[in-house]
Amino acid sequence: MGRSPCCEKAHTNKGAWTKEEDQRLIAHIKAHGEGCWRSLPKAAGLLRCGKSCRLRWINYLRPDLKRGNFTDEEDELIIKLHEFLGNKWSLIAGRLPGRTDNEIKNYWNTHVKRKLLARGVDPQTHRPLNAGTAAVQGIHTPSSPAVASGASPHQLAGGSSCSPDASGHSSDADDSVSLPPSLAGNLGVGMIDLNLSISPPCQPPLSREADGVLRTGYSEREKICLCLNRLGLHGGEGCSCVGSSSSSSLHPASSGVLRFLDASLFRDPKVQ
DNA sequence: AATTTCCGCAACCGCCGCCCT
DNA sequence: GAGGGCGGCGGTTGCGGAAAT
Repeated sequence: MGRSPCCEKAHTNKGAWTKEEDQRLIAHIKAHGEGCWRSLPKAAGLLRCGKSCRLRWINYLRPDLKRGNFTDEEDELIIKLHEFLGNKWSLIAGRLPGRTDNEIKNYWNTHVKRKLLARGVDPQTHRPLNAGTAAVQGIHTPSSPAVASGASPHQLAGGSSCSPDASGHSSDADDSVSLPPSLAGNLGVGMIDLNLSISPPCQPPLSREADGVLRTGYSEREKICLCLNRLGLHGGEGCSCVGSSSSSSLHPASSGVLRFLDASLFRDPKVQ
């Protein structure tokens, strides 16, 4: 019954890797490249499961890995990406060069979760923990931009001044996009109205600055630029805010950010 | 100084989806 | 179209070191 094990467990080592095993694995991959993980252990003279070799290489031995602490920038990027992608660690890792899914997953569970809880934000839903108040009102202050404060995409869309009507629904059907069910499920919402167009179809908010003067427009941190650069993607495509917009590969039914989210965020980043 | 508890990280496990036959 | 093989992913576990008692 069931699937046969990926390798003969009786004859494989488990647990921490030794230096010698690492060297063998590195030498083999340098000579033959990645791939064929199932046959690699035998070819490399390792008493390890192929999966174990793959994991060791990807998470620890790869030469392009970035070691050391996560920067604040990476922190925020992870939070934003998690807000939209949920626990899709591999997708998130694809946007953070030199970081692995395992590393990000661990970092999330040990640091970011705590950080968000300290901010009063539910790390799973990205909604304020006392969701009955701030979430409904829609947090929108220069010192705590909606995304950073943990507002969900739903709040971003419906709670902002961008909503053309009181219900928060856009009258333009093209701007309303359903997330894939799995993603929507992760975010704890159903239909999400992500009216996050970059070219603003709406008035920027009126806000009082620290000096007490009322100004219109978005502060630097409030610009919810989900373009490639902010999300750690490469190529600069599909973002009007950088002047170059090549959206040929993007979903025709969506616009602005949503085009980008649809076409790029849910595409395997490793496939360029 | 010894012991216990906590924390972070590497590694494992099982499931899923893609691809090939 | 069905079934099997394989790679990849996400959740979980367990070990080792740090901090607390």
